[in-house]
Amino acid sequence: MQPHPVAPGRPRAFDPEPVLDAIVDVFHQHGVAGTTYALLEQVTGLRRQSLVYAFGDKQTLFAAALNRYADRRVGALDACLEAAASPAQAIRAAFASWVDDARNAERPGCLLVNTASEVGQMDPSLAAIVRSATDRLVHAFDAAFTRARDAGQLRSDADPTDLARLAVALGDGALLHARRTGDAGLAEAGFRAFVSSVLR
Amino acid sequence: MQPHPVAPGRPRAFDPEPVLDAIVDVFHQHGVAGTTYALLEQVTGLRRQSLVYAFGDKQTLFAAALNRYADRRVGALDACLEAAASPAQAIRAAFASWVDDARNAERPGCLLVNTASEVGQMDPSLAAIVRSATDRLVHAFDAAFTRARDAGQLRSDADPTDLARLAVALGDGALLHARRTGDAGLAEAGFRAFVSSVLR
DNA sequence: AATGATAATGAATGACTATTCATATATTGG
DNA sequence: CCAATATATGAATAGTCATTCATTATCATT
Repeated sequence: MQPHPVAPGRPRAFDPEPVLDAIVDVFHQHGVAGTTYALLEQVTGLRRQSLVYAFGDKQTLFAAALNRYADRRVGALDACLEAAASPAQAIRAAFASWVDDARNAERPGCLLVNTASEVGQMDPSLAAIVRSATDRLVHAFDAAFTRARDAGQLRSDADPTDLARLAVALGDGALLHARRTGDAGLAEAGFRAFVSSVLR
Repeated sequence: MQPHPVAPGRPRAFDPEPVLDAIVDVFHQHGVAGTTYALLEQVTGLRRQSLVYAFGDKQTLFAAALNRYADRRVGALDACLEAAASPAQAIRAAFASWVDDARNAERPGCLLVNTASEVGQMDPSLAAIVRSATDRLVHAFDAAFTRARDAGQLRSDADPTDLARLAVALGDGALLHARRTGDAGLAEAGFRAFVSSVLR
């Protein structure tokens, strides 16, 4: 967008990165429709016009926030799955981290899950972000289940890719339940049954 | 609400039952925030004031619609689980019916799942409806898994109640994915992996 | 110092929304 | 036939929202 690197203009008085992080939290707590510019002003300390200037309109802003959240979430899962003693332990650790998410009272559930169901299949660009993040989550689990199978730690003989899809769908459903009921019990029980049915 | 059965007044020109059914569909397609009185007027053929008069304000109207949907949904699952040759077949049939729901392009997913995540844990009366419906779904699955275990059709030795919670969380997550991506593939794969891991 | 370009902000705008008021209409009991 | 009661509807109200205009402020280059 800068054809000539000659005209600097007035520099931005704030760092967009932490501001976007704060905005992610607002969307996570209040949902898309529940997030108003008045709220964003209050949290960021910026005026609404500055937010529009820096990030574009609300739709664009949310897309940026969702992208950022997706990267963080996928990264967190990858970290869980990679840094473990055994493949089975890695999967257990990933579920344990999701239970922690379910227990987080302030930002319950997963922003991808919550807002995806709020916005529905309406906006194609948002759906693409969600789909991409889901694919990455499935791939991460797929690799973990394949490793577990090769290590003889799999009790089920189901296809590792199907197990990965099962794990992601289960995780999303469990976090959704936690968000709407405020109780992580169903999530815990579901993960427990999954682990004892699939892992050795 | 009628202390004296003496004053009849002008009779209602429409039957509330089918109207409420139509309203359920509108909420299911468009979500709570996306459902406007203009839309309800268009679908029901009634004026907004008549709707308010008959059902109360939007909050009350949605609660009534959600209750009606919950009863239908729980009833459908019960029907699936009861009318089958064996316990294992019953559970397979229930998942198959959910896959059909996931494939429904017009009303994707489950109204309880979709709107519960939209409204979040905000409204206690709505949360109570969702929680009650969830409990009934879990109980129905619990009975089915217990029967399957007693019939020796269970591959997993996990607690039947935990398996029921796993099934419900999985179903909700799978329907959510179907709604947001428009693809029932993840739902199918998840159910397939679950069945082959848990049932004999 | 002057210029050009971008950022910040005060204020207003227009497009929605659910809800309510006031009035007309239809039915039954006395 | 009249009064009482409940439903239907046209019109208006109050509120919230995202968005935009016009102005002022701040920087780098010339």
